[in-house]
Amino acid sequence: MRGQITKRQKQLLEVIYDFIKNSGYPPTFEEMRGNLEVSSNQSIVDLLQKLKNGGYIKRDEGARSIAILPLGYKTLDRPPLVAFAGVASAGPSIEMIEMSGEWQTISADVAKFADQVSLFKVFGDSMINAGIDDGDVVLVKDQHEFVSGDIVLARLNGSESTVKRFISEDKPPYVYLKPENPKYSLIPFTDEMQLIGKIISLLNGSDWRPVK
Amino acid sequence: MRGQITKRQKQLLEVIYDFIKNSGYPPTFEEMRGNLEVSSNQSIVDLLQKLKNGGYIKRDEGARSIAILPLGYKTLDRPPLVAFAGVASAGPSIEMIEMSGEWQTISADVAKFADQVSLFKVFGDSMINAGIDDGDVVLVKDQHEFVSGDIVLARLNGSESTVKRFISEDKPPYVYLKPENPKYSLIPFTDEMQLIGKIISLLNGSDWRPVK
DNA sequence: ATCGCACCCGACTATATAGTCGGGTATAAT
DNA sequence: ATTATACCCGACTATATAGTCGGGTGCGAT
Repeated sequence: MRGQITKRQKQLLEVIYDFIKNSGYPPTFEEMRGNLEVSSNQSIVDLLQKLKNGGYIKRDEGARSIAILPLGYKTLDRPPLVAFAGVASAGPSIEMIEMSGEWQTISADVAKFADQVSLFKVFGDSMINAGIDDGDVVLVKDQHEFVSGDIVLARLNGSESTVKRFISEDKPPYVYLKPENPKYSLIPFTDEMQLIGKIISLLNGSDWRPVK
Repeated sequence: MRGQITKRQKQLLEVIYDFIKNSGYPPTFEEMRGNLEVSSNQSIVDLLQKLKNGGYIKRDEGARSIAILPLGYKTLDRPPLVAFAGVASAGPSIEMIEMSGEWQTISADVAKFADQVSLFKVFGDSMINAGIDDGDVVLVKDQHEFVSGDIVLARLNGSESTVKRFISEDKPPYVYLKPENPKYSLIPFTDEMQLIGKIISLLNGSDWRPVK
């Protein structure tokens, strides 16, 4: 049998996982102690050692250098992907290679996504000319940077959000959100507004398709 | 103008981003100093302060408590998604709400994916009965846990990988990979093999569809 | 000219943080 | 009965790490 893990070890693994998810960085011993309701560092040391031996986490020297490995059943270093795109085999088995030029052509704008993605359901008809209909579900990738023309999920204020095309240009109104339906008007970008992510794919009924 | 960021600040942001991506946890001052080729902590303190003010990162008390915020143009806390699924509006603008029962029905197996996803191209016909054809592109979600029946991207050894159905059952051979084509035979799971992720979606030509 | 700003230096300090030490308990297997 | 294993305690130590202090440089704006 593989993947032996006790209840307590699993609890700690979940605590670490949740902590990283919420805060963006790993917990300290103290925080782990608090969550597991133990008072001794030794408990954490023991459990971490087991998790490491089991291949669930990796640890380096220094404070908070815990990372959860991307597997549970059996662990490994990340496979040698190129920009998170690679080649896998559904035949008897073929070696992994770098992505080809052809591949990049197929879906250059989806090939590079990584990190966080989320699904959202869209209501309304303001993006109908971009192929996004009322009730469609979109795949949103959290991003750091946007370019003019991206279709984005934007937050208008604390409680409202919307899907629109993001435009940034040299003439007024410079930066704004543009509906893809002549019925609606532009929304100038204000300090209250925030871009959440880029829409990279679309689920209509049960069909997925890329979004331009 | 918004999103003011100097060259040096951007360099540091990239250093932090890369470090987290590679190691899974944030860098120390020392590591940042090394990457920026400066010798003084003050430089890092200054730059971090600017990045924080600009909304590019968040910082908490304690060692290595840096996290990159999921935006570049203007920053915000993560929107209040429920299990990374929510509701956005493409109409004039509607408030966000929790996901509905109907939504869960639509795509329960895709709704919960988060974290790392990658695209792979599949060669061969061993999964043809599961609807995965030669040349298809699959969306792979890195996972911690797998259940019997999942279609997975598995690594067979250091250089070979494959897409198969993962089976774990009470009778021999207990744990194995199962091709979805009678032409091919089962692959018993060995210590050398590792599960990388679960196939959650499929791009055939330009159509996306979920994978069962 | 001199002010502010972005950025940097080198030595120092405070403390957060991981880890050690020497134990203990409970349970299950041999 | 004895051993092994998982888990735990409380006090202690070593040091990694962030941050301070008191400066300095170069550059563009007023």
